Amino acid sequence: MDEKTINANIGGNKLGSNDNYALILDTVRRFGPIGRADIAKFTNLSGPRVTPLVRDLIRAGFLKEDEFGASKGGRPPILLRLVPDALFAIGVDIGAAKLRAAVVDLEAKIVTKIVKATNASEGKKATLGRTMNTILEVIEKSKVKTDKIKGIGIGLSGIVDHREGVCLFWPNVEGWKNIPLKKIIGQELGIEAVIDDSARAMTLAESWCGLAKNVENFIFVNVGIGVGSGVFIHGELYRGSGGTAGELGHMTVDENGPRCNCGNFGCLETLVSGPAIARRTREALEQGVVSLIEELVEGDLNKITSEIVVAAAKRGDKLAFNIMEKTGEYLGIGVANAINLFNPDLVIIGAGVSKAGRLLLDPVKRVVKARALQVASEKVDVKISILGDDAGVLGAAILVLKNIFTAGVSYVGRKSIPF
Amino acid sequence: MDEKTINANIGGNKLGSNDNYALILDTVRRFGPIGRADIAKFTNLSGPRVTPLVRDLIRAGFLKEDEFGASKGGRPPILLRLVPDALFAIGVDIGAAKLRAAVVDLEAKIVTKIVKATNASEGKKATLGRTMNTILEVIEKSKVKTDKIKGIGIGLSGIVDHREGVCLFWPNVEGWKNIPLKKIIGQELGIEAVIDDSARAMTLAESWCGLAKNVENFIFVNVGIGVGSGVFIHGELYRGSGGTAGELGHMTVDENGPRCNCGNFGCLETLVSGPAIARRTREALEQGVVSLIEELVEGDLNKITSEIVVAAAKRGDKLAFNIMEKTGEYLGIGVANAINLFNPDLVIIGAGVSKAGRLLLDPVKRVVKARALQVASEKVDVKISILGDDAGVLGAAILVLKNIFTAGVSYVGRKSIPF
DNA sequence: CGAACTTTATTCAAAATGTTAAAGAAGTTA
DNA sequence: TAACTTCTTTAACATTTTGAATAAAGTTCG
Repeated sequence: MDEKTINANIGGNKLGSNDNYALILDTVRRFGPIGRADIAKFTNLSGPRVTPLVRDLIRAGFLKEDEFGASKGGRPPILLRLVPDALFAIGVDIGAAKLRAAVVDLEAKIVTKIVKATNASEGKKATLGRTMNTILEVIEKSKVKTDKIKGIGIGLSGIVDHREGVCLFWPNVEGWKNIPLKKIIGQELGIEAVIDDSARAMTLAESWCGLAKNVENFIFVNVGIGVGSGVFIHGELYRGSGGTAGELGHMTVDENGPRCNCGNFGCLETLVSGPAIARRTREALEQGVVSLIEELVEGDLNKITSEIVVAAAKRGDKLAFNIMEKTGEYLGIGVANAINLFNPDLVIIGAGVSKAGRLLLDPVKRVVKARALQVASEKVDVKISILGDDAGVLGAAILVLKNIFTAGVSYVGRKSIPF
Repeated sequence: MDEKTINANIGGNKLGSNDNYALILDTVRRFGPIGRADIAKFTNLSGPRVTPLVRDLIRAGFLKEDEFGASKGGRPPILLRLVPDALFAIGVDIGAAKLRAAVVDLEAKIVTKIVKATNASEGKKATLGRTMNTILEVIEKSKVKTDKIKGIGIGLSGIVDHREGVCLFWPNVEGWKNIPLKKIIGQELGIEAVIDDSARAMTLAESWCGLAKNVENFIFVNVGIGVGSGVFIHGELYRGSGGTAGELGHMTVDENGPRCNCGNFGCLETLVSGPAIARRTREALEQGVVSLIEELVEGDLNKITSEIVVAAAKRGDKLAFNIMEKTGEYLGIGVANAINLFNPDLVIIGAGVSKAGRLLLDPVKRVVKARALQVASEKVDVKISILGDDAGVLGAAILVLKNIFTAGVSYVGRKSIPF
C-alpha cells in the first residue's frame, strides 16, 4: 500500500486493505506502549514485516514513536503508541433519566462530555431532537474537526436491531417503536451512526478500558431499572444468531415468581432490578415488618426506591440488609447459571448498583461458590465495575472505534456463507 | 508448496503451511460436492487462486473430481469431493453401559464399528485394557492401514481436561480420577489420542453429520443418566476459559430442589435425568397415586427406570404422562434460559431420550415459547437428534478429523497472547 | 574497561501467495 | 447456429512473507 492511499484514508472509513494494519493497531491499543519486536510476537508476524507496516501507520498518523522501553539485556525497544487525536468518535447514552454524550479519542479517552436530563416524558420527537442537539453541542464544545469524527455510537436500554440500526422497542418511553435511528442520524448530521443496547455497549467499554481489558471471556451484568447484560466470547462481543444473545435479565430464576413485562414469570429482572427491590421491600413493610425505611419515606411506601433501601441497609437496618442479601442471592443464581454455561474468566457487575457495593457482591459471590460447578467457579472473579457512569458513553463510542481495530473479512477463518 | 511436501504430509499431522488448504477442504466437506467457482465464492478466494490450490489437494490425495454438476446456464461445474479413504480416525465412546469403537473415514462415515458392554464394574484397569483391545480389534476388522489412521478420539461422560488429555473424574466408575488417557493410549498404541466429554463430542457430531450441519450457533443437550451438553458458537465448539463451558445440566432450575452430586441444589440434572425421572415417579407412587407402572415393575418400586415410565406413558398411563410432561417443562426452563443467553439457531435434544419423542419435546417447546424472549424463541428450532447411538463414536472421531479441516494459527484475527 | 553477548530494528533478495484481465471450455438460450 | 452464461485456466503482475545478514544499542562479566 502506497503512502498516498494510506493518507487518503485518515479520517475515512478504511485503514487499507491489509488486515495486518488493524491487527497491529489493536496490539498497540491493547498492550501499548510496545516495541516492534513484541508486536511481532503478539501478532505472529515476522520481525521484518512489522517494520514497514508500522512505518505506514506512523506516516498515516495513527502511531507514533515514544520513549525507549527498558532493556531486557540488549537493545531497548522503541515504544510505539496510538496517536490519540488521529480520529475521534461520539458516544451517546440515552438513559431513562440522563442523556449523555461524549467525544472520545482513539485511545478511548473521553475528551469532552455533556450530561443532561433525558426528559423522555416529552415524547419521542422531543427526545430525538434533544439528542441531536446534544451531539452537535458536544462536538462544538470539543473543538474537534468534523472530518476527524469517524462516527456516532448510540446506546439505549431498549431492544435494538444492531445490524439495521433500528430501535425496535424502548420500554421506558411511549412511541419508541421501530425507529430507524441510524438512518435518521445519518441524514440529519451527515455522520455514520451505530446503535446498540446500552448494556452491550458497556460490556465493550469494560473490555477496552475496564476490569476486563484483555480478558478473553467475561460476562457483564448491569442492575438498574432493568437488568442489562452482555457476553464477551473469544475477545468479541457475542450477539448470537438474531442479535439478542446474553440476556441474563430474563433468565427464569423462580419458576413461580412475579410476572415480568417480557411475558415470562420469575425472570431475574423481576427479582433484582431497582423496582423489584422496591417492590419486595414494600411488600415486607405491608406485612408489618419494622424498619428504618418507613421513616426515610415518611410513611409513603410508594416513595421507596432501591437507593433508599441501600441507604437504610448501610445504616444497619435489618430488613433492608435482608432484602439486599436476598437480591444478591437471586443475582448469584443467575450469575452461577451463566458461569456454568460460559465458563468465563470474569463476571463484572455494572455500575448501576455500585452504591450497594459488597452488600450485593458478597451474597453473589457466596451463591456462585455454592452453586456453580467447582471447576468453573474456582477460577472466576466476580467484581464490581470501576468505570462508573462513563461506561455507557465510552462503550457507545467504542462501537464506532472498534472498526478501526478490526480486520475486515479475511480469507482464513471465514465463517459466513455468501449465499 | 511443492508436490513433495504435500505428499509427504498425507497421513501426517499437517496439511501444509497454507491455511487455505484447510479452508478449501472444509468448504468441500460442508458443501460438497462443489465446483471451483463456488469454492471461490464460499471462501472469498479469487477464482484463479482456487485452481492451483485444488490441484495440490487432488495430487495430495484429499480431493477428487467427480461428475459434472447441473449447469446454471453456462459451463457446468466439475464437482469436487473428499476422498473418503484419504485418512481415517478412530472414535471411541466409553459409556456407563456400552463401549463403542469405530473406524471413521474422512467424510465422517463409519467404516467399521464394534459395540461391547463396558463392564465398568470390573475396575479401571480392566476397562482400560478392554478399551485398548477394542481399539485394536476395530482397526484389525476395518483392514485400514495404521499409517492412514490420523488419531484416536475418546469421549466419556466424565469431567475431562481436554487440553491435557486427562480424565479428571468419571462419576460412574470408582478409581477413574486424574487418568492421563491421552498419554497412556499414545504410549500403548503409538497413535495420538484426543479426549473429551462425550456430550461435547456428540455436539461436534451434530455439527458435522446431524441436524446442525452448517448451523453457526446451536445448543445440544443429551438427557441420560446425567445431563450432558455442548454449545456451538460461531461454527466452533465453545469450551470457555477453563474448558468446562456449556454445562446446562447443572443450571439451577429449582432453588430448593433435590441435592445434586455436584453439591448444588435443584440442578436441571436432578429433575430431568433418567434417575430423576425414576425417583419422581417412585415418590408419586409412594404417595398413593395409581398407575400402570406398578404392574410393569411387579410392585418393586426400585425397578422403576425412565424407560418404563416412557413405556407406560405411551400406553396412556396418566401418572407417567404427567411425569414426562413435567420433565419436559423443567428441561424447557433450562433450554429457554440457554436460548436467552446464546440466542442460537437450533437446540438439539440428544438421542438418550429419543424414545420419549414428542412426549418430552412438546412440553419443552411449549415452555420455550412461553419463557424465552420472543425475539430469540420465535426463530429457534428445537429438535430431537437423528444420529442415534452413533453420535458418540462419530463425535469422538471428529475430534481428530476436525484438525485436518481447521486452519492453523494465522496472522489475521489471532486472539491469544504469546506471553 | 572492553570483549562477548542480548535484544531490537532494518535491509535485501528470494519465495509464496494473491489479484486482475483475458481467453478457453462447455454448456444453455433463442 | 449465434449469442450468451457460467466455469475454469493461463499469464502477467502485485503483494505479502520469510530468512539471512547486518546494524544499532544496550547489558554482562572477566
